[in-house]
Amino acid sequence: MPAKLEDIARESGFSIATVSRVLTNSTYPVRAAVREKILETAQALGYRPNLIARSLRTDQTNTVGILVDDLLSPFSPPVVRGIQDRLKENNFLSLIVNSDWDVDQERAGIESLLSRPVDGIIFVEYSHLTSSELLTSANKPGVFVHRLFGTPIKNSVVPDDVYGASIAVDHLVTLGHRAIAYINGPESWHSAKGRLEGYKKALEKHEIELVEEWMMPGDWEVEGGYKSAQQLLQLSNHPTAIFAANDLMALGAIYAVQDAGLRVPQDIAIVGYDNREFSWIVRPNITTVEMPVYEMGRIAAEILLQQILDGTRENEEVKVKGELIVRDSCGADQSQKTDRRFERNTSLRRVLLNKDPDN
Amino acid sequence: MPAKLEDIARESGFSIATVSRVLTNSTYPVRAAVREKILETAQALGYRPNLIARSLRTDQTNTVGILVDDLLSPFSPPVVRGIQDRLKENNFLSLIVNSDWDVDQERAGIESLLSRPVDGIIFVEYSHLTSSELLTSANKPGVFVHRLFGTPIKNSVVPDDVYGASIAVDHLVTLGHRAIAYINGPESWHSAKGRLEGYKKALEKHEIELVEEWMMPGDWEVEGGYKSAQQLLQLSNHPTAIFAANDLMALGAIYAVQDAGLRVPQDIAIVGYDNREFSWIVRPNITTVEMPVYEMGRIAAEILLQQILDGTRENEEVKVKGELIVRDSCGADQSQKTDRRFERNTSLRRVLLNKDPDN
DNA sequence: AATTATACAGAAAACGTTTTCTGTGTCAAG
DNA sequence: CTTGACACAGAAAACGTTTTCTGTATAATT
Repeated sequence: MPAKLEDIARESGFSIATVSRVLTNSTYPVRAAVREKILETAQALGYRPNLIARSLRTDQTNTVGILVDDLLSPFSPPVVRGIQDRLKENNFLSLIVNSDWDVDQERAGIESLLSRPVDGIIFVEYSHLTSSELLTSANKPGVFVHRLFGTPIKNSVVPDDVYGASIAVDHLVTLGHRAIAYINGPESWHSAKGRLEGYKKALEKHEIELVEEWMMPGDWEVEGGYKSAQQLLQLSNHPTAIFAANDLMALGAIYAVQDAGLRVPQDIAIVGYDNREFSWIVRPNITTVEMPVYEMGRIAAEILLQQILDGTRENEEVKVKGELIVRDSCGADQSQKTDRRFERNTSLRRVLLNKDPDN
Repeated sequence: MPAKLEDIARESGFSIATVSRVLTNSTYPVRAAVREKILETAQALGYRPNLIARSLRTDQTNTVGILVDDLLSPFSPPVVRGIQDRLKENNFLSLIVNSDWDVDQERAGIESLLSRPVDGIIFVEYSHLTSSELLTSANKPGVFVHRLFGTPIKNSVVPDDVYGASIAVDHLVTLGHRAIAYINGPESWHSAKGRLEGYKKALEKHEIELVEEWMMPGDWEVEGGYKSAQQLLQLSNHPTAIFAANDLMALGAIYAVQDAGLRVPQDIAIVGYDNREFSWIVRPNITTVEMPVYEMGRIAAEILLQQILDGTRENEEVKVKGELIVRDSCGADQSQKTDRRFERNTSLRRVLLNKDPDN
């Protein structure tokens, strides 16, 4: 059985209270000699504080809950990793619960987290939230990362889709394109709305007229991108570039162009969105806008921690910008391409950068 | 503040002890009328047990730790999800810690988990383990899932790579191939060793002679697959099929074949391994052997739970088989292809299957 | 020199449970 | 009618901490 305060007290000849004060770095004054002796015997006994007991007393668990629809949905792992890395800096750990898009499981998950209890909850990639009254009744802070649809909510971290879409279009314009089509996502999604808006704003900025038949619907999937691109190519005045609202549809568009006997990027330039893993593997690899998922996770954790520790930072909504990753599908020349070393995965890139800046 | 036992006791007119016995479904006899009354007031007060207090008393936290090199490495999320789903059936939750392949962080992670404390630890996709003495000294059970290299360890769940490789080769033989090349992974990896062995065994079974120059090295990456395939194609007696030890190298091989002006699968058939997400997106999409990652996670959790609850199931090593996913890159005809509905992701498939078998 | 403030140490309460230990009333067996 | 067993209920200890409350010796102030 592990050593406890009592053991150290007995061994060192001081009281439990004093031992506790030394070991928690309390501001309470303890003579240097005593402190040293206690530290020494704690070390010798291999003391490791029992956080369960501490939590019972302090009502702080140094643990936060993460509620996610499904850890396997594509953006969840990097968001979670971002959260975990930020939490680690404050010695917090995270409990992860999946709800599988089910209201009952969501409720059960929150109950389960609250009774642990956790100091707060982060909702990741969360589509709905029907049991918010549970959170408020328990008086625990909550933060939302990348809410997919539904009404906007306070205390959330979301991607700046308007910005991302506009830099994608900017880039195509810089490359000389003025006939730029857009393939959208399902309209109920925030990201689809934002990216459409960014597309329109960028065209306006460059004084390019909006062509109605170049604005196509999509389903976030390869198939939808394929079909919409196919229709675009059949137009007599077909565009010279296509901006798809995600990488899967961009890939579908690439296939459609290729199947029509044309080349990407020589005949049609294509830009995607998300920087999914496959986008740098595929031929041609896809120029895309990264989703700043890792960063969003970090920021969400930051906000939650501040709420837990200081009670500050209530009711913010933070928008996070992603960068353009220039690859082959847009036809930019070699010199403009984003440094390939870190292309694989934005979050991994950040981890590597933190670890060893020279490697 | 949430209701506690004391509140229920006061409200219902019985003692804390009795309330506790009712609420924990203890075998201790309590009169039916009393039980009912207590249950009723507990419901009315919205009682939610404080697991911290319970844990302090029972020395059981209903929480297990998951130590992973990096949650973002490709197989980690589905393994974790498998673990979580199995744990959920026993009302256990999991704390996840990343070590980033660093010995100090590994040690810190284990310490952090043990002081929570957790009831056991699962090591996922773990490359090394230098701090095993910590686990044994704390007398907590541990299970290893998919250890990448190093000496085999007891209490582990690993993929049956020998089997997987052999069914891949079997399939190519069935399609009429007898000139089958192999691109291996780095030799230090268990999976590379196992898949090579499976390749050899399958050839032997079909009485096909092993050709030394058809056994190529690889690096698990697209580039390595590309180079090795390129060399194979330059041979005067080049093979008609290539089995690559993972999907990334299989994709590299596909590119090499295409760049040589040949077609996949008409001229060269290619089979990969892992069933990574991109393998069904890419053109041609890749016939591959699934890594039973989700299942491995479930089994690991099963073993750990049994150790925690009964103390049984010590020192097993479980091997898990994956299935062949037939797609386009091998040249099988349409009827042999694996049902496309669930191709996207094996673990997701399992989740969906559990949720609604008819959908 | 007397008083007051301060630096330090320990005893004990408290956090919310579970469970052992006591205690009482009822019932069955002798 | 007595005795032992048993069904039930409550009091209290225990889990390992943190922190308040007391207490004492020393230093600072008058």
